[in-house]
Amino acid sequence: MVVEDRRLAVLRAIVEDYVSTEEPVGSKALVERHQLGVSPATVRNDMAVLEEEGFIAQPHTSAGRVPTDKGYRLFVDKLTAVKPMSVAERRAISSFLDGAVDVDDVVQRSVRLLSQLTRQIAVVQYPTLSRSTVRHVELVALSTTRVLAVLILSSGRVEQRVVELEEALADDELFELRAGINGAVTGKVIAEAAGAVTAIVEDLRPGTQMAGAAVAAVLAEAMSDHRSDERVAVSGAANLSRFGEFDTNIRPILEALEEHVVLLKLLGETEADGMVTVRIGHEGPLPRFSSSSVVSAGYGPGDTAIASLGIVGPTRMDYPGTMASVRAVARYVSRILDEA
Amino acid sequence: MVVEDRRLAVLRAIVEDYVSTEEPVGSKALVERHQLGVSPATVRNDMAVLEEEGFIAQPHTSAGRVPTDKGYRLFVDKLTAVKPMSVAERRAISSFLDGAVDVDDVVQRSVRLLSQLTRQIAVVQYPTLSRSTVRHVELVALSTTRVLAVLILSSGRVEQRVVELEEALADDELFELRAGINGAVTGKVIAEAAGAVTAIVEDLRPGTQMAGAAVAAVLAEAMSDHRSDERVAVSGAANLSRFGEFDTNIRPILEALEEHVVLLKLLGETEADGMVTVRIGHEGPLPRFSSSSVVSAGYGPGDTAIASLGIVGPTRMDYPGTMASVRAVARYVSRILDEA
DNA sequence: CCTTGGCACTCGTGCACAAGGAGTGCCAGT
DNA sequence: ACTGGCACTCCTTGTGCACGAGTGCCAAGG
Repeated sequence: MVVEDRRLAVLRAIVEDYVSTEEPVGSKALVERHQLGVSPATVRNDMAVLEEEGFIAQPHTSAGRVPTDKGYRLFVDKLTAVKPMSVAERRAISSFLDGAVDVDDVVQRSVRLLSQLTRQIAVVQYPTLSRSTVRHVELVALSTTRVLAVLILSSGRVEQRVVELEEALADDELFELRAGINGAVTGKVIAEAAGAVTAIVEDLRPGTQMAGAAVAAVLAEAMSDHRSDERVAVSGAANLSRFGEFDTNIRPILEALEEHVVLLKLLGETEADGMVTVRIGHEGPLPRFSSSSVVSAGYGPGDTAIASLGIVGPTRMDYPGTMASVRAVARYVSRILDEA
Repeated sequence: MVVEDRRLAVLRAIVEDYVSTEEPVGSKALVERHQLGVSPATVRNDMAVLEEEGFIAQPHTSAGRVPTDKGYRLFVDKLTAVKPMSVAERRAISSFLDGAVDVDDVVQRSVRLLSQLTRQIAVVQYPTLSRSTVRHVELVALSTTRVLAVLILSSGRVEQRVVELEEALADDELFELRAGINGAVTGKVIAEAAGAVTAIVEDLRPGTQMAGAAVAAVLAEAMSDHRSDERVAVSGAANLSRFGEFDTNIRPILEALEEHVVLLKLLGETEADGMVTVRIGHEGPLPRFSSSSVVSAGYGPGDTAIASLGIVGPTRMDYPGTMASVRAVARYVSRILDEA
């Protein structure tokens, strides 16, 4: 089976060379740059087998070989371990992220950091609303008929809405309403909280009831509003110009980067915390990205992944290095959320 | 002086043709597509004069002419009026923006709308913190030693900070503190408010004083923090691929789009509300954008421009149409901020 | 059975060169 | 002041050809 091993070594060498040179790699160049201990002719035979099995392909007759999606898949699964980060890199990550002042800032710094580390396009999903709990609800009278409702969540996120009332509301009524709502929802997951807040309104004094209903409706809407679930931050679009036009036109990619819903679909569901997911070429959900790969990981306080982050780049990318960066950033962000 | 008039007509025709065809325009094509009433030879003479005066140039001998920055400048200043928007366009704008739920949403919708209308890269600055007044300060006890300070501004913006206290703070003390601070700062411009909040702390009871100082410090920091001044939203990067690579590589442009400070510099100071500013090529502050033009306008509630919005595109752009779109969106956004 | 050197073949790339065409500048005539 | 004509420039496009990288296959050797 030593021949089988060498064949895999050849595949690994092809992937590595192709990633660094961006050019189809031939048998001769291969034996020169790697210590394979065999002649080009032997490598050619191996290549023929690898091509038969679908791991590599040639763009046209008499050109070098290029890894296929299947080839990259094998490479990622079997032929590589996640590279450990250097001390300098670790220090860079922590010093970059430690200065963050709030959750939004953490996300924005992370996405920037990630795009710089990997030199790819970084995507970070904002912490998901639906999996957080309610920490507090604050009601502020803007005028007698307008109330600002502020919803503070365990993730540190703050949502606010202005409520228009049909009748004026006195300060003590507002106070009562605030106390009632907070008693009902504090600590609840927002899905439950939305129901709880409508339920409590019925117990209110008649004078407060109208206002209560209005506030309840707005809060329920804010809670069930999944708009915030769809927020993502993107960075590193400039790296697009590095990949020789990505292989086709960059137009659809640039467009997709502004469609945050699309990006969320790309990131996809994440596995348990600490795992890095790699989707190569056609493995992803979007045909538009069939020549791109996505490397992603979940993050969140504790062991629960409440959101995803990752990068998207050409299938021809440095998988080991990229996976290491994504994992490291996901862990750091998780730790920061733990502390907060 | 009728010859002088025709010469300007020739310049206008050159600009219009070049904008629509993206190719240097020759004398023959010009007389065919516009009713100039003269022969190509005459046009050639006019072109020679225009070139002499620096309004047009030829990429190389025996090629057609292309407007220079100076040519575009003359075109914008003298040869065009802002096109009125069609009814359909007006309706599209209002229906697109009317669904916004808060200030951030208005900004995000505007930037998207603007990039779609103009098919250029749109940039919208978030309403500036420093020119807004304080509407309310809310303090929420997260625990006995942690307080969430929420700062609500006239622009509708909400800033929040978590304050760590050294000593526990009772509810009534918090209440007193909240009342004191609000009394001092409500209605003030944030620059003044920052001073006012530190001043009031000295009048507090000893028990509240420590906590008051901590809260004051954090609020003052939030108020003087100009980070928010630098926030901008960007949209339409995909349009970059329309301009045939922008004339050079798109790399620096893509990079600049993520440097929000750079974009703010690009937008520059805006004139009084309702005016549209056009900076053509080298007129702008950044050499990197010397082959781009910026069309911008101020917006804000009332007549005061508290922020800018605009687009950046190649110098070869449809100025009349773009100026109309920018102006229309700026006005609509201003109106919405008026109502809020 | 695996490996190796040799050899013919394929096919993309780079280059030189010619043909074509768009556009200009200038000049002389009206 | 305008126009037609003409020579000139120079970019663009297409063609042919030599070159070289890389392959596939085969026969010989371990």
